[in-house]
Amino acid sequence: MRDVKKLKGTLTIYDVASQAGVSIASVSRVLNGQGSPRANTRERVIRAVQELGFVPDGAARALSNGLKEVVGVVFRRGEETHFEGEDESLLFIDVINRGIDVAAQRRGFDVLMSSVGYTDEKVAARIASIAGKADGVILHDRMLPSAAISKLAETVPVVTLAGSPQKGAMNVRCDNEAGMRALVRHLVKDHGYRSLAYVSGRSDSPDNRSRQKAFEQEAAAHQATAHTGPDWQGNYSAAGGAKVVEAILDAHRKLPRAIVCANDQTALGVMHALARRRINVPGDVAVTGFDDVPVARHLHPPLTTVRQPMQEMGATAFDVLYSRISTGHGDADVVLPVQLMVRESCGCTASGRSRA
Amino acid sequence: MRDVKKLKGTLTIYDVASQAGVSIASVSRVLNGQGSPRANTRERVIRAVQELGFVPDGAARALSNGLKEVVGVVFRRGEETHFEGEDESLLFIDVINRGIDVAAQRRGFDVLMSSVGYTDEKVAARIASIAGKADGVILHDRMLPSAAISKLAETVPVVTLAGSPQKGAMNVRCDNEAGMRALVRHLVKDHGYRSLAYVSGRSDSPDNRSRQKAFEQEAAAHQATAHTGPDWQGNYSAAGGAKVVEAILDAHRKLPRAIVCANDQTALGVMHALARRRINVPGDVAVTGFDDVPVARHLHPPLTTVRQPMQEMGATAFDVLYSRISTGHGDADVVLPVQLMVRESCGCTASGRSRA
DNA sequence: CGCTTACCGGTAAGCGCTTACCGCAACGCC
DNA sequence: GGCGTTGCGGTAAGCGCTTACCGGTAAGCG
Repeated sequence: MRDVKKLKGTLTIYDVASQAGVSIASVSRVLNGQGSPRANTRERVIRAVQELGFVPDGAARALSNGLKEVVGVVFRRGEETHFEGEDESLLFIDVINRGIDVAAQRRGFDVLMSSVGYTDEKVAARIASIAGKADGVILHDRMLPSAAISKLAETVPVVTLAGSPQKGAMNVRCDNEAGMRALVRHLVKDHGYRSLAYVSGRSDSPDNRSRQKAFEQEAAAHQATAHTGPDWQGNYSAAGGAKVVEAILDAHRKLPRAIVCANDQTALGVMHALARRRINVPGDVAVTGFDDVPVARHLHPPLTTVRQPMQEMGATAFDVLYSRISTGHGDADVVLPVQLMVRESCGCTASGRSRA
Repeated sequence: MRDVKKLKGTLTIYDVASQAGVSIASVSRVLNGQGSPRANTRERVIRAVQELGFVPDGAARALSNGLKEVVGVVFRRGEETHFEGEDESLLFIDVINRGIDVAAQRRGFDVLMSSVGYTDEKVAARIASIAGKADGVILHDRMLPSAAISKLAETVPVVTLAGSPQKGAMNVRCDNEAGMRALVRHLVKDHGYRSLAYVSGRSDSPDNRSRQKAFEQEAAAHQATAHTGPDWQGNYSAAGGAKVVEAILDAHRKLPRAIVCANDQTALGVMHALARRRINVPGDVAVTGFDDVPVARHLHPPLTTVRQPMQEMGATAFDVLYSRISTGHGDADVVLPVQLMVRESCGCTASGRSRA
């Protein structure tokens, strides 16, 4: 009821205490629901808080009880060549981040988001900065070399997404092998395609490596020809996918019957390049993706792909991190199931499957 | 060189100091580039930091020097009925947030993102939580009643986006009036449409109100019929836009020659509803949006709309907040210019404008 | 060669909060 | 009515860091 603010000075728990005529301990207890304050005390505190508009300082709380209730999320935001539709949609990372956000809110945590550019070489510094401000960190694919991840994990809980587990860090990924095998099997056995190519993602990505390996093994298991290698090197972007196709076409080389892409964005680029050359999908060449980003089903033709449970991956990443933060340990490696989404770009028709 | 970690205890500046054989003050000075430490001292500190993998605690720093280097961003994430294309694209808010992120990184700040659901009534609590963990807060449109904003602004620097300035808070918005006027003028004078409707956004949105007002005034100024009111009440979502059109059609009422929507998402829904009823856009009815979200130019026909400099709005919001945080004051109300984007949904053709 | 000046680096206080610990009041029992 | 018990509420320590302040050493100068 006195002066409602010691003009300009930060409002602290002491101000609330004197306004309410109680001690700071009581204020803290009321605010945190600890102990059993007398009704009278509680009311006076609550009233004082409201009158003053007091908001407790998160930094002081964090310092005092060793919990910031913040998780850091670091990811790469492409500033590569723009490509129609690519930079305009919620992609893989966005959906995962939303999953993290939702799971974090359930626990009263907030999310410190930080994107770094592909060209940014101060990544380690950024991550360290985030780590200092959070109780744990979630790193998307290919943020740091594995040695650096292990090192970081000694200092702060770390969950990597779509990587392979590193010493000390936890990891959440999906079952790339099973998904790719199912996809290739569908292409070879259901459609009878004998020659397939794999347009890869970034070569330093664990996801890409396991997809490629599964692709090769499954193709071999069914005696189908598998094209891979430098000519089919993409980079997870639509532009990368388009470039691969154009290079093949420019060299007047023959396309395989089906092009399996490392992810949906690559498939998007491949389909664009094909359309520009008037090559029919799936009539002439079948195309498939991986991820099942939201736009995949709205492409023409709708993209056959492997669905990763993206939002669930984000939520799981948070949950694993949270249990590590609160209990001291969590699963080291979580693998989530994937699901083959058969649509039309593989040669199936809208109404039921069929051969091309 | 001794034990690289006092197993499980948090690594502190004291550990680094003893490892380097200097005092904690020296460690701090080296880490922050203060003072002029002897080269020898500096090296030893740096080495110790690297060996230990030390990351200073952000909470302690923040508490000590009164700066968290974090800004909070709070926005609503729709969990309304899904609508094709709506929940899959980077919309207004996403683009603004990206602008905030970019601007924040320039200053070494990180962004604490928090989305709340439309149905969530604990908004004030969430915002308070965020406010406690940040040096300032950016609130998207319609997050809090204006009294609450003013109250909050007494405690922590606040920037509202797309609102109208509140006592104590700062605000960044775009020139809704000019944009809407230019749009209506184009529709009436260039195309000669005599009857227009305005499908509104949420009625509690300041942006919506000023757009509607400008719409009515400009229509009146040109003696065009302006339809507004309950029948034309939308809610900024595609589903809302579609519902309005369907209700009109179901009642067998006549549509105006042009439908001006409160935002692009609404226009998206309107165009979908029209397409479903086989009504030609822009032949039978012209449709326009507001915002120029990335997908707008890829609709069929491409959407004529008013571009808000979304990324710049985000960056400006941060900059205003930052100068307030660091210097103690900032602009109270920033208005950014908009630009009329004439595409085809108004009746213009791809090559040059023309009357419908 | 001794004293002043300069500068590096250490000690300690304090940022706002939580909480262990303790004092004290009120109540109940014998 | 005296003493034990219960439990609310206050005092103070401490979380990890920055920095004011000061002491000590080395360099500069007379």
